[in-house]
Amino acid sequence: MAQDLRALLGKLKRRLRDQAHVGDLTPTQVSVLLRLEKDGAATASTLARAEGMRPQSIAPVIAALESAGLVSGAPDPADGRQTLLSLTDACRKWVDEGRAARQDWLTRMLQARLSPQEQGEVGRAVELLKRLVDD
Amino acid sequence: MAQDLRALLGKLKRRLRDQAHVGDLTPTQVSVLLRLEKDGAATASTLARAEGMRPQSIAPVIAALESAGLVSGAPDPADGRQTLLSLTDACRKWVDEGRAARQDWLTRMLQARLSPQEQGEVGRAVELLKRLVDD
DNA sequence: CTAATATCAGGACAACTGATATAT
DNA sequence: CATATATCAGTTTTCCTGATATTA
Repeated sequence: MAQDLRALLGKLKRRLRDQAHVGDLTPTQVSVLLRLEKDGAATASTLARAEGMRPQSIAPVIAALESAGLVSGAPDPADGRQTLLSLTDACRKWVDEGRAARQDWLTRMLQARLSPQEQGEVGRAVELLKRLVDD
Repeated sequence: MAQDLRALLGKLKRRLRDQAHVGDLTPTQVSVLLRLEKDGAATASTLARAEGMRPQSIAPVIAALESAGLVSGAPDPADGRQTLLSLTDACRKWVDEGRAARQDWLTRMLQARLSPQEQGEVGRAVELLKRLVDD
């Protein structure tokens, strides 16, 4: 089963890249947005640690989200080294209106090809697997 | 939920790369092995189509599996352009003995961190998602 | 001749490691 | 001075596109 999951992983990743069109976000970008929404503002280094990445690796991710107008950074008044990142109002509005979801290939596929009950099963499995990667 | 799945995908991919040690296989390599085991011998082009990749992209994957002694290629007697790939006896033995599974980080994590019932749920979700990527 | 297979060469991307500047 | 943050530069991996030789 682990092998099936591995195989699925590779194919899913390729499909996501192939089907991606402008406006779609990479898995890492989505993960960062979800974390900012859940935990509030954070610095680049904090986000990198939470994602299991190096600070140097998350910089381009942040840059992409900033240029898309989804997050914005402001210097931390208490610590001049840090830049506090937070979701923009435009991003919250974008998510609330569901436009983010409608533009997403994966979301469309999940809704079109799986019954609501099956979607629930996948959702539970995602929660279980999150426990593994979050250590 | 699609966003959660996307986020999980990125993190799982990073974890797999970080935890990989010699002997572990990449997701694509595993996928190719599974397909050869299920459908029997095939050519590189056939495998590439099945995986949703270009023939040029699968060549290094095959080369890695060949140098690991897991698959072997023989010229197709009926069509001089093709090379028929099949699992080696060593590979079948390796899988049968469970050594493949024991060396795999993901397998160990699934067994250690999820109950048998939870493993079943994940397995079912994998089957559902396979329908999406296989089109 | 056209189509399919394989392969060579170069490129894009997302992560990595190492080194450096700056602020605490 | 020691630590933490951010960033610059170069490397690796895995896939891609384009072009070419060979065989059916």
